[in-house]
Amino acid sequence: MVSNPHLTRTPPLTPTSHLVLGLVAWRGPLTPYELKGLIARTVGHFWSFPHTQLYTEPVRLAEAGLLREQREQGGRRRRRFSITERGREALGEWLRAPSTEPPELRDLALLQLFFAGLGGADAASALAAAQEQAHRERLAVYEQTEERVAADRAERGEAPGPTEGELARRCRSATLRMGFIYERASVAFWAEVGREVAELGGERDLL
Amino acid sequence: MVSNPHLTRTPPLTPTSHLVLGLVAWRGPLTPYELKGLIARTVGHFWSFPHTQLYTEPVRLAEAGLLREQREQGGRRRRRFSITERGREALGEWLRAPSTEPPELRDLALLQLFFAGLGGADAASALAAAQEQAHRERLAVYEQTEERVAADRAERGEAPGPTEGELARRCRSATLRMGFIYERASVAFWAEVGREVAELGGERDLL
DNA sequence: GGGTACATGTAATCAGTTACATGATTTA
DNA sequence: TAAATCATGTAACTGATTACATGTACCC
Repeated sequence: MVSNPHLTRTPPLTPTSHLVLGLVAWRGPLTPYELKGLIARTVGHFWSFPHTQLYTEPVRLAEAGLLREQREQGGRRRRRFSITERGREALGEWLRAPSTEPPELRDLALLQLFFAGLGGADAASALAAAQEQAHRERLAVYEQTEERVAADRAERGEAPGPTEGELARRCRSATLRMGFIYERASVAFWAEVGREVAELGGERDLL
Repeated sequence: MVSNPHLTRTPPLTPTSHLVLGLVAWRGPLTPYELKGLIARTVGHFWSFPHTQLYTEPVRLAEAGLLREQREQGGRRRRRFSITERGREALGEWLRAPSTEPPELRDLALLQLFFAGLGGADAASALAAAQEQAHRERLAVYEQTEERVAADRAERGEAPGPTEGELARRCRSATLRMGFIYERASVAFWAEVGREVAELGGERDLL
């Protein structure tokens, strides 16, 4: 594969790009389908998207010279992508430039809550109940995830693996911890909202 | 304004649509610029977007018959949008169908943290420090917002206003409360991550 | 009277989503 | 062997973003 002058400049990379790049750097060569599964088991709960992007994004990255595509011969002729030196560099640069993006709490339910007064007490109350329930469920999912991670680790005999340090494991598990914190806080928050609304009795809607 | 058969079916509405619809329903006729300011002072901190959408989205909604456009005569010829009966209905429907969308914590910094192990301890440490600081700052902003809201209310003599009940005010202030909860939790989280990383000493990067 | 901050838009682009479609494996 | 389910994609569409551009009012 000769270096192509058109590809020497890295095009603007999106969060999705970095996510894919990071996963391939971490786990080695992956097919789109493997990426899909990996995401579902790891970052999927705080950063997910349709699987189709996992077919298009690696291709884009390969065109930019950050991934390399190896097509399987025979069988399903899967496309398997591995990271290139330039890909590693790009990932390193991204990691060395901490995001300054304001981390918005883009939660549709919160938006509905903001306007819930216009819809009457019943709607507000239903919203709070549904959200409390939903957050409880996600909390349960996180608990399962935690157990699975622990089990996986025990199974592999606690061996850290040569290419990976304690730091990496801690960082990944921290993201899961944040999930717990957020879900617990949300359960408490929506429960409180529910109580507050109930207290006010059945105010009519204004629409 | 005759009813146009092409407009009788409501097209799929996005979160942005509902946001605009809700603001107009709440505050009465608004220009795009007023919308911009209003958003900055209210939902902007958990749901923001470029101002250009506040020029295009109301037009879309007007085409769908959910808003009505009144063009100022003379001067700046501003477009001022008010809600129609159908708009109210659409908003009501939305409020009566609590969102089931999984509220993802789409935070770029969290994504960086997930991969931070690949970038070495220094990068991870810088990330944690930057995030802790950023969240502290947002906490301060929320405190100001709270003060301003309280001041506004005191100024208007505590009068609830005829068109609005206690419920609506509580719902809006609850969204701000969630902001507080989230920011406080984030400050604690990133501080903890910082400590953890420091503890591990300077692990080298793997890229 | 010229600078600068506020105000108001248009146009092009594209990442991300939705819809569709089909091949390969497993299972009943 | 029929029917699920898993796996793998393509193509079209469009909401959201980026880049650009101009007008208005105030202030030094």
